[in-house]
Amino acid sequence: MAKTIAERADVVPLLGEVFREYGFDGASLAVIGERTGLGKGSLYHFFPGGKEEMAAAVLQEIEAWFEAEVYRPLREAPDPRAAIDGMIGAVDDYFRSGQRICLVGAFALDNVRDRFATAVKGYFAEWRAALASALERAGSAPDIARVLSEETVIAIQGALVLSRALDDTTVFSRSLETTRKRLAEATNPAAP
Amino acid sequence: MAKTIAERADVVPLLGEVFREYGFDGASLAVIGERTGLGKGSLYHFFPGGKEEMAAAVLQEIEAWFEAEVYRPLREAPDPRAAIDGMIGAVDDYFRSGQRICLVGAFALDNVRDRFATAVKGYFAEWRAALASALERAGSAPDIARVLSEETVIAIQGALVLSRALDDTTVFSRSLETTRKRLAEATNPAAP
DNA sequence: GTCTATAAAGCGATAGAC
DNA sequence: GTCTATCGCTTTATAGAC
Repeated sequence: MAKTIAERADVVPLLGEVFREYGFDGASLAVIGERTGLGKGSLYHFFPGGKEEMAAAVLQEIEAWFEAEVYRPLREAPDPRAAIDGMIGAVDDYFRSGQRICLVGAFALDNVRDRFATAVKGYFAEWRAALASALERAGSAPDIARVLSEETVIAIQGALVLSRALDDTTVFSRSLETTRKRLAEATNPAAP
Repeated sequence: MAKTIAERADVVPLLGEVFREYGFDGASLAVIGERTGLGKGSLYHFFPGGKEEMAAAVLQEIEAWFEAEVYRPLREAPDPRAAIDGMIGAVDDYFRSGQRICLVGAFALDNVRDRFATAVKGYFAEWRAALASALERAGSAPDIARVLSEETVIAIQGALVLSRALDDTTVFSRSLETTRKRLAEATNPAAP
């Protein structure tokens, strides 16, 4: 529990949780300082650009995580069907079965969207493209793969919204399971 | 263009658009005053509870609109299939083919969710229940109706998120059309 | 009912000691 | 690298004139 000399990389995940919980505007430097255990001096030492740079760092970390754990396997793993199944598992873990919101999706609906438009757009565009790639490699026709990948991303984001709105994580679990089956059927030569 | 003596009812829709555009935290009284053309004195005259009361009024108006235009027809219209088709049209109009976000969904992901939890929950719960009712009346089995209504609300919310994130309204249109077909198939005795 | 003036608090950001 | 003190600005909300 060495309190001394924090590293920027250690702070970013904490920032992510604060932004998730309070939103960008709601995450005041007071709250951020409380949750990270750092004073304003330290925070501005790591992030000279202030809150905007903090949020950008969080988005970059999220992007990197999804690239390594989701997008790349979807694009490159030898078994695309296993990669798709892995994606479902990763999503379920990452969003804690619906208890954790998608910060990128929340930003998309927020007034800060324009400020982080590139990162937000990239996150979803890459996700959709990587999943479409996996579906094609698993045997789906290109147009089917395109539609199905888009519907999958939509279903995940919508399930996070509804799950949180109704305060019911079973909504997310149910939706994700339906999505999993739909993807499995589309990549399985055997009919339902 | 009578500028004098505004009515509370005239102000609420304007407030809705401001909250959509700026979010709850981002909608400062300065911006609200600008967009409504009212000074702080007038705003606090209509809404003694300040921003919180303004947002509550907006949510109530949204709820009333959906109750009259969507939920009640789904529950009570003589032809449930026509009501479901009407819902799709109403949703497409209301969200301007994806250009307009769902304020209730945005609140669900925001830090203000807890403050408006009852309204947010009610909005989605009623939507899901009303659609399930229409599906049942149109011949769907109860469990199918329950699942399909939930998936429909999820798809609409997810499509709004993705459409806005990618800045591409065709995402919303495409998703809504797919949803329409899925609902039609589920209520049509003839196979696809 | 509408306005301006003002209060009181909180905000992001900076400066400088250590 | 971390802290505290402080600046300047914006915020919500109120008071009181008209």
